[in-house]
Order: sequence, then structure tokens, then C-alpha cells
Amino acid sequence: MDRTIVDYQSNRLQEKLHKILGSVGGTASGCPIRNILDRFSDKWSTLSIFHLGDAGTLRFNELKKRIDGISQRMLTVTLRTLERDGLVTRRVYPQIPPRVEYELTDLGRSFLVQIIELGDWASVHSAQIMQAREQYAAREHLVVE
Amino acid sequence: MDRTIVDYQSNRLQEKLHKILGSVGGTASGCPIRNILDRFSDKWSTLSIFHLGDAGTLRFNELKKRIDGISQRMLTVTLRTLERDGLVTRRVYPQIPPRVEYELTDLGRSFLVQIIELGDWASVHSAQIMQAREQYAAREHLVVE
DNA sequence: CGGGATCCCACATGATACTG
DNA sequence: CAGTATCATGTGGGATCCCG
Repeated sequence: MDRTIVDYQSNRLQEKLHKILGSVGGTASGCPIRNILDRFSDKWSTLSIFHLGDAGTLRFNELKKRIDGISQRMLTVTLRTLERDGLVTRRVYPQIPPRVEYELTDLGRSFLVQIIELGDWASVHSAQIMQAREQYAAREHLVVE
Repeated sequence: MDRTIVDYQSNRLQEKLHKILGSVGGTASGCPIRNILDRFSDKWSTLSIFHLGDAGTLRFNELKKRIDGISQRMLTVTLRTLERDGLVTRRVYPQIPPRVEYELTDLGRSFLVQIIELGDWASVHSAQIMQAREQYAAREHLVVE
């Protein structure tokens, strides 16, 4: 059930790890890998993709209602970035008042699968992590004598 | 080979997605899921875990040498957080000069597997994303008339 | 309705200096 | 060697106002 102990030493994973470490080597900010990983780390990006994945197509304000606490500005900025990276399509209907619909691309759905797995991991291990945090405060640090 | 088009509509994934959306619902900053996802998004955390996963055990300065560009302060802060969350162990040898070794826990190795998959996704799709970015600059936005 | 433009501040992070 | 403490800064992101 709980796969906490993982065979991370499998050739397959080691291979991927070395490939990644090679790619991120130069911390030159131009590094595309780092650049993409930043999308995963962005709170608003992940939430936007979760909701678009769930709902299919959403208008700007529909999305805004679903993402609790996001400001108009950040939703705009986030969606622009996702559109620029090819994860989301933006469709404008030239009518008054304007209607703009957002939807995941195939690439975006592929991305969604990844962050679902992340979220699932977090969900499964959250209790373990919360426990570690509690112990941390009241712990003597490990000392080898 | 390239699984860009993914069956993201599988019951399994939808189930996980709904579970996640339920958990992140209240954007109360105390939310453990959001809280954990922040670790994934942290540049220095992911790099630290990559290198610890690759090397097994590393001393403070060994790790610092491997993570290009990290400041002493940020490495300390990062390692403390990872230790607090139970992802990394910190072992202090009381000798002069001091010797401190860091190593992934089982939980940390489980985490490592997740970010390897992320990095792999980024690596596989980076060309596609870079291409999307180039097109974005020179594109007429999609308008339905 | 769906933004764009500004202002502004908190906080994350870098640089530097000191220490057991 | 492995930090801690202090100071400096830049920028992510919220609040607000305006516009087609």
C-alpha cells in the first residue's frame, strides 16, 4: 500500500537522474529544465491547471472563482505564462462584453498528469511529514559519539 | 515513446484529482498539501535532493560544491527545512573541525522518485515548450469570429 | 467581462562578517 | 568546517484604478 521504501536504485531511475543532473549542471538561468521545473513550483500555475483539467473549459472569471484567493492580476499573469509555454489555449470571442475561454492543450494535460501524481504523493505522505515536523521541535539532534 | 496525449480522463486520475482539489480547497496557508507542494517548487530543495540521491551521503561543503551557485546561507536554510520535514537526516560528528553528513531518509528517497519523474518530464518536453515560446512571440492570438 | 497600468510592500535570498 | 547573525536588495504579488 504505502511505497515509502522505494527501489530508487533501479537503473532506470539512476539513468534519469544522471540525465537531469547533466542538464541542470550549469545554473545559467537560461537552462530550460530549471525553467520548466519552475512551472511545477508555481502555486497559481498548478492550481490553474488542476481546475482546468477538472472542468475542461473555463472563462476567466469562472476560473477566478474556483481558485480561492487568487488576484485578478496573478490569474492573468499565470494564464499568459501557461499559454506562452503551450500548456493552455486562450480563445477570445469578439463580443461585448468579452468572452475568453481557457482550456488545457495536450501538452497541458500531460503536465496535469505529473502534478496529479505530485499532489497524490503529498496527500499520501502528509501525515508522515506533519509528524516529522512535530518531532523536530522537541528533538535532540542526532550526534554520533 | 512520447506520451504527450495521455488518458488523463481515467477514473484513477480523476479520483486523485478530486481528492487533491478537495484538500487544497481552503487556501488557508496552513493547508498541508500546499505546504508540501512548496517543497517541490523550491529550486534549492530539489537540487539538494537530486545530489543527495545521487551521492548517498555528503558533507555540507561537498554538497555546496555540487550545487552550483547556492550560497552558504541558503544551503543551511534548505537543509534545515528538509530535515524538519523528515526528508533528510543530519548527522553531526563532534570533532574539530566539525563534520556533518547529510543523507536522504526513506521518505526523502520516495520524494526523490517524484522529482526525478518531474525532471524527466521536463527533459522530454523541453523542446516542445521552447518551440511554443518561440511561436508565442510571433503569433496572432486565436480569435473565433 | 477581461483585462492593462501603477504603486507599493513583505519577504525570500544574496553578500558579508564573525565563531565554536 | 559548518555554520550563525546582520544587513542589503529586488521582486513576486496584492491592492487599486482605469479602459475597450
